[in-house]
Amino acid sequence: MRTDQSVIYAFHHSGQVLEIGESAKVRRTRKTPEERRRELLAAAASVFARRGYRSADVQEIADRAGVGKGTVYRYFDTKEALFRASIANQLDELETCARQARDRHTDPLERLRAAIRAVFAYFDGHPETVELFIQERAEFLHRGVPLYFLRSAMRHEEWASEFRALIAAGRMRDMPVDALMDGLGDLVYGAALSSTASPHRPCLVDRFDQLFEIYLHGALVQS
Amino acid sequence: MRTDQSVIYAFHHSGQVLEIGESAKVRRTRKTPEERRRELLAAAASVFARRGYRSADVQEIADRAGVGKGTVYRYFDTKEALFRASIANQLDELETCARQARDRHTDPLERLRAAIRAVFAYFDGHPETVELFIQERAEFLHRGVPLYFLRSAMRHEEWASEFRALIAAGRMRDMPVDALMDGLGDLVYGAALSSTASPHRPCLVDRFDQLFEIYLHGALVQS
Amino acid sequence: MRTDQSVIYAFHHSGQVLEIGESAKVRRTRKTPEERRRELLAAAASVFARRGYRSADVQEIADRAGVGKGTVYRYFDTKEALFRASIANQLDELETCARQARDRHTDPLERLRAAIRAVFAYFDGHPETVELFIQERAEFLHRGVPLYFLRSAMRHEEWASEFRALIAAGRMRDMPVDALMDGLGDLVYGAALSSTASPHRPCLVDRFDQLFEIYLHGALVQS
Amino acid sequence: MRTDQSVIYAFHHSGQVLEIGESAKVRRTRKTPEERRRELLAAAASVFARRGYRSADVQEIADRAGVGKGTVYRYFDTKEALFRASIANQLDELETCARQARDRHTDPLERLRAAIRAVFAYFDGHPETVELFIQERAEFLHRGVPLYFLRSAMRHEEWASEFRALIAAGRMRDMPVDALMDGLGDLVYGAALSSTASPHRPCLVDRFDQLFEIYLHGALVQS
DNA sequence: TATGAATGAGCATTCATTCAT
DNA sequence: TATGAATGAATGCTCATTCAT
Repeated sequence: MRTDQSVIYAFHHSGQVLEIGESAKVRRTRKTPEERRRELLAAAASVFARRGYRSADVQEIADRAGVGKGTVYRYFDTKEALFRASIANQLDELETCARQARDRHTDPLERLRAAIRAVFAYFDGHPETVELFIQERAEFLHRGVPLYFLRSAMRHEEWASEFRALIAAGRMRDMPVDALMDGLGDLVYGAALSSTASPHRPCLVDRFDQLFEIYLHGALVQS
Repeated sequence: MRTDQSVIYAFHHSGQVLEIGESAKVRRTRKTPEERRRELLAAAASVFARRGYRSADVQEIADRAGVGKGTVYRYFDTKEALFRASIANQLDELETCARQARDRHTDPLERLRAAIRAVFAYFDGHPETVELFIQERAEFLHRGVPLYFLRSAMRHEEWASEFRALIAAGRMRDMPVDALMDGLGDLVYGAALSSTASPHRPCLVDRFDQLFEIYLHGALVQS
Repeated sequence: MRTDQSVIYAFHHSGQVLEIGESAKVRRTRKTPEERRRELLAAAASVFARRGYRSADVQEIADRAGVGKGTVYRYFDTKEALFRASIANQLDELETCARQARDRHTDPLERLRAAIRAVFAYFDGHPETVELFIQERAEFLHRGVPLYFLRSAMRHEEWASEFRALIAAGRMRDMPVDALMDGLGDLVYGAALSSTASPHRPCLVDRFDQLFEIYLHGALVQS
Repeated sequence: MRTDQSVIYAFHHSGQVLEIGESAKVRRTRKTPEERRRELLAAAASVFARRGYRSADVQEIADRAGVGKGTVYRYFDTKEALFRASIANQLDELETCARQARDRHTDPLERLRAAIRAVFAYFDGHPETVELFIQERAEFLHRGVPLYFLRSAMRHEEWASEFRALIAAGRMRDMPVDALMDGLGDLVYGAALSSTASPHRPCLVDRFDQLFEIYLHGALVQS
């Protein structure tokens, strides 16, 4: 019987000004599909991150996006599709962010450092993104490779060439590129997932220098 | 009225031989609480890992353990309690395993290497354990620090002394112990969680040498 | 999969005519909230009265109201809320009925007589109302004063003035008003509850004259 | 997993003294079946009254009686049979109590007054008896006439003769005996059931004189 | 197109009853 | 005989999805 909540959300949604005396109902809004889609994805990311995929209520997402429940299903076939689109959206942003940071540099090692640092900063600024990755990993393993890993694979060549350049320049050790990349990938993934798990851990960027330092030079004293 | 499945499980439970034409109802069995508990935890771990915490049906756990659903609730107050007990059980095993491997060595670095290697081997042999950790991370964050991280914190001192010994011996770099430990922890956690995510990745022990090598000596050519 | 019953209820819902061979699935109907609410309360009263509060299955109420189970929960938060709303609804009707009968008279004694008679008649015509009162008394005592008695207390002043008028007129004995009212209340309550308990007892209105006569003039010969 | 409670109840049950060092387990007791039966009925009455028939847990009854659950079923076939036996037991006591009070008098009116007064006093002293009657009325109507009413009918002749004597003596009005008896019966039943419903009502014996006075002489001023 | 009322499969938990010990 | 571990039918409630308006 949730009929009364529309009032509460009326101002949440879209900052519409209601005329005096007008019933407290959101004016039928006409927005471009793209705009709607973006709002839905944002609402979904927030709710999925906060509640977890299973507990997230599509109704809450609809409320938060300021649309009816039916509209959600007009844009996304299922809750799962909405979730995946959310993830994909976050991954787009994350990749863009990393690439922009990288491309501000020319030195291969600085390119790598800048990219990883940007990823850490992104995670710090968007903790819900991390939650989304965990949720995907937890819920959708049996339905195929999670997008996080799929995208990782798609980026492989793009980054592998960076590593190869470093090896060719004699700066990085001559190990299999995959080993070097996966090692860094695991470190980043592990750091991200554990960052939000313990409440007292410092933010990721603050740990970045030490982590990257270990990755580059190791934990042991150089012999 | 789930009577049809009893045939399937008739041999699961207790090796009782049913005569032909006899009603396929499995005889009620009595076991020691410890045995029952162990069987329930094993069944729970398997089902939780396969379906995920939310999708796991207590009935399926009961079936798999060869007991009625009520018996599950006789041993564990709620589904959540059963899940947590499963996790705790796996963590016990994992820690025992790591300690045993460690204590076969005296050299601090070998102790560390052996422990991490044992953890990797354990994860390879018990992929459902990894799933359980992810499920816990995904579902129970809002209800307090997951047991995986809680236990990590409890083990902290035990392992910190190992790291301190390595630093004191001039073998490990003089960085904050937490940085060294967390770096390794993140690497292990990340490797474990991603190991079951991509189907084509080699098993963890096969990657161990390279990963640990990177952790110890870094990715860069020593300058 | 309760599909078999839909045939039975197909005509209940909305008079839709199903073609021969057509799937017996009843079309989804939309009604005004008031109408739905009324239908649900009627169905609930009937089922609660027949089965008792605890044994009543919300599914059966939904079936009888020609809606899905979820719709029941759309209108009432819990089974208990539905039950209480049922009771309140019946009490509303009962009170209206008694007041209307009372207000057709001016003489205070006739007003009282007419009201009680109307209550008896209502109970005869709505035996499920009596059951509801008993169920409430039996199940909800520990959760506060049952609505039946709460409403009784709320009506107190309204009726106390009638009794005071009778005493002031020298017609009713100068006893504490509460004693007179509670005596009548107990008689009515006892008569109602026992009326449906023994199958061979005459209906309440048929007993009314004698009961009210005893209440007014007593069982003894006047001295 | 209620294994630990036996300690708590060990002293409840039977005041057994546990030897020092002896495991805190109730010594296997050997009691006469009659004794057991009585204890079970007492425990049942208490629990049924407190929780209501449906919510009452047979386990709690067993605990309170200091026996295993299985033993309850050794004495009574079903929960319902136990409940009925409880009721019957209470009715026996109540009837005995009323008869004893009655038989201390010879004057028919005093006999009646004493009996009803004794019933009121019994209800005041045994509020759980009243609850039991309500529970029976609420739960078992559809399975036949409740014992309360059945016993009432069985006592009919015994009391009808008292009323007839009063009429023959010209003291009671020449109305159908059933009307006089049922009127009193309804008054008593109604008073009993409502007595425990409103927390602020005085006890029944305190109301007895006024109620019986109304029954005998009516609410109106004698004309 | 947008809505939100309606739907019903799904699932955790309880507890009367049984039965192996 | 006495026990309490084991059982599984029963049921309130949720929420993704549909569809009448």
